[in-house]
Amino acid sequence: MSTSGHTGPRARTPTLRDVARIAGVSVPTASKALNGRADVHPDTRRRVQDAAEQISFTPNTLAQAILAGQTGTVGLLTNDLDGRFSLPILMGAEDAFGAGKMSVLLCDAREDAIREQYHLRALLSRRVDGLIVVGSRTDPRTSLGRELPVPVVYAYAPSADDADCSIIVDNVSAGRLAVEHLLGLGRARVAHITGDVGYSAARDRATGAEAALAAAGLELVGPVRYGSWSEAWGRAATHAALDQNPDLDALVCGSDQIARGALDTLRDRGVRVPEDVAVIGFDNWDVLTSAARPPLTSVDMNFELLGRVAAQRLVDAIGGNPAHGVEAVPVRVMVRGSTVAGA
Amino acid sequence: MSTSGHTGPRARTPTLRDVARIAGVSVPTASKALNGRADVHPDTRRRVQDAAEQISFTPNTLAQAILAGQTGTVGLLTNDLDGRFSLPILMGAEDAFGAGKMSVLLCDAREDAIREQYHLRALLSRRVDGLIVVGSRTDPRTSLGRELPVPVVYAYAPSADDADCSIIVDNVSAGRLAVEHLLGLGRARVAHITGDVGYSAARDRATGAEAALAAAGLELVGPVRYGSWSEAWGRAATHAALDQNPDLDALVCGSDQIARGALDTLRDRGVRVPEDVAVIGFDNWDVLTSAARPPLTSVDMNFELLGRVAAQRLVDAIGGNPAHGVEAVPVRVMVRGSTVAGA
DNA sequence: CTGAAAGCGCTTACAG
DNA sequence: CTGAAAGCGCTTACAG
Repeated sequence: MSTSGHTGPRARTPTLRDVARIAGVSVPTASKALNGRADVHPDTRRRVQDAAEQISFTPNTLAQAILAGQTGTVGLLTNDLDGRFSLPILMGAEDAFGAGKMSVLLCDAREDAIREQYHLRALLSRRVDGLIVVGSRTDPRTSLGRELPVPVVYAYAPSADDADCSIIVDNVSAGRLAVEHLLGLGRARVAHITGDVGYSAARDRATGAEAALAAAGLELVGPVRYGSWSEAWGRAATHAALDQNPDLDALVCGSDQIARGALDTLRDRGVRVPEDVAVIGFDNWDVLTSAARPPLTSVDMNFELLGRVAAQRLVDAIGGNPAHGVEAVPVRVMVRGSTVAGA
Repeated sequence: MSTSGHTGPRARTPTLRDVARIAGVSVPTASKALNGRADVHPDTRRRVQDAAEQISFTPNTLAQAILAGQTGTVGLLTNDLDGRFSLPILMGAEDAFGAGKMSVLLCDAREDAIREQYHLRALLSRRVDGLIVVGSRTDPRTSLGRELPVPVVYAYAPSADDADCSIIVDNVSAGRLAVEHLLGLGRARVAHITGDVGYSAARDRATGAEAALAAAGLELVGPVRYGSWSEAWGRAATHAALDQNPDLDALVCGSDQIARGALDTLRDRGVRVPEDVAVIGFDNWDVLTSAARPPLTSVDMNFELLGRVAAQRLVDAIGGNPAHGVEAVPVRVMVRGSTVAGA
């Protein structure tokens, strides 16, 4: 299937020396002319620029980087590229870096510590100016260590070492905001079904929800129903919650998937949403929220902002102003028809 | 919030000269020792290795790259990072490259030609050895041109220039396989509802479906119902299809989202799946297929394989064996309960 | 087996 | 204003 190239052997990439030769100047002069240094005669500069243009000269960033001691490259070490969380964080970071002319080297370690070390070495030997490490869970992860030659920012999964800089989503406050939204709508009999109790995201959201209720002198209706992050669990748990507490008027679901399952069960049982029961999810995952019947109110965890903040903190650290400790990014409730009719 | 670093000013990254000094040899000898060249005394090699270990020396890939004329870096230029398709392609490519010690520079152009040119220049000045361009639609896109200094492989969206190398999914054959699966189950009255007619993916799948029916002496029941790639359209179009052809026994849905909508409408109308009507989708998007009631049979477009193949073709091209023209990656039907009871 | 010399592509003082 | 000299970190012939 492969044939020989249609343009023959690839031409050598033009170098600054080529530009200088064509313009009839020395290499240093060509360098200064192209880099906008002051001490160059306007005519000379023009000639050099023309020559560069003519042969499509692109400066070799690697050579520049060796001299500058900075590569303008950062490493993005993710552990769950496939998952729901890494991607928007990565987009936010790519966006923030791109604007600042930083390039992003992407590696996916897939939750494998060996692979992570391998990628870490590859990134360091490529002399990245810094590193963002994206975890797939909100539970703390082991630090990459304090001896790294470049600054590191941990995103989503915080580092277990407080001396490191970590940017996380605030799940406690997410749980609180969800309940406050419901209370503001006059709901008072709130049940909570959520995912795997092994995830701090599940426990933290429950903590926030209970705190908001307590502040209003209320309690959850029924126990926190931990299970799995799936629609199937959302359906099953909703049946159980309704059987035990037929008078509940609001359901806080630990994820949009669980909420989709809840909506289906409510529909199957003829319970009106939001008139009889209001439903709210977490993550604001578009493909799930907008297609739901009715469209699903959800707490947006602001992953893209998280990515942008992480990128900004890394740029600050590279610039000599490192931050330490954990910083939480704010979340917000996206109101739709599952809590407010017609919204 | 930022405080001064806890380890003081960052130490200079150790260089080969440091290793040589500690080992008491010249820089060239240190280089040969570390690179496994033959003409080095075993004792010398050991001393150099120990020295390198001692100061955690990591060779500067940039300097090596300048000499080698190869950076071991490839650019991945995507246009729809957020979307359904780019990510698995990117994962497949990252996987294939990672194994071959290639690093991946990621850029997201977001369907903006200006931004694409900007990123292209940045990648070229970083001297990537090659480029994969990932589109967000299966429709052909304009070529980046034949004059690029490095090989390019187009993934998902093929280049409009046949001299370029493009790797695509085979939508016609996907449509055919979907219908053949249904015919094999004894269905004969197949309707088709799908997404935006402006997408070649929608038209190609319809073409394949009709071809498979024609080969069996059959025709689609009702017109191809083009609309949008959403659950809402899936619900609406299914109502329309059932109203017009109450005797249909199978529904080919242009995407998993459309299929989810179809399943909901069938359920609402009391039509049994798969007993009365079998339903099949496209994309095999896990979050949608496994949670469906019943779980959704879907054509897997093999995006990860597509990414791996694209990476392989790029490596071949970098190695001097470029391929030209369009190569399609095979697809496969993932059978679940929506076509085969209990599957 | 070892190291002085030359060089990759570039930039930064420093003479003229 | 311009260019010869020195150098970044590394490697590859080439003498010894």
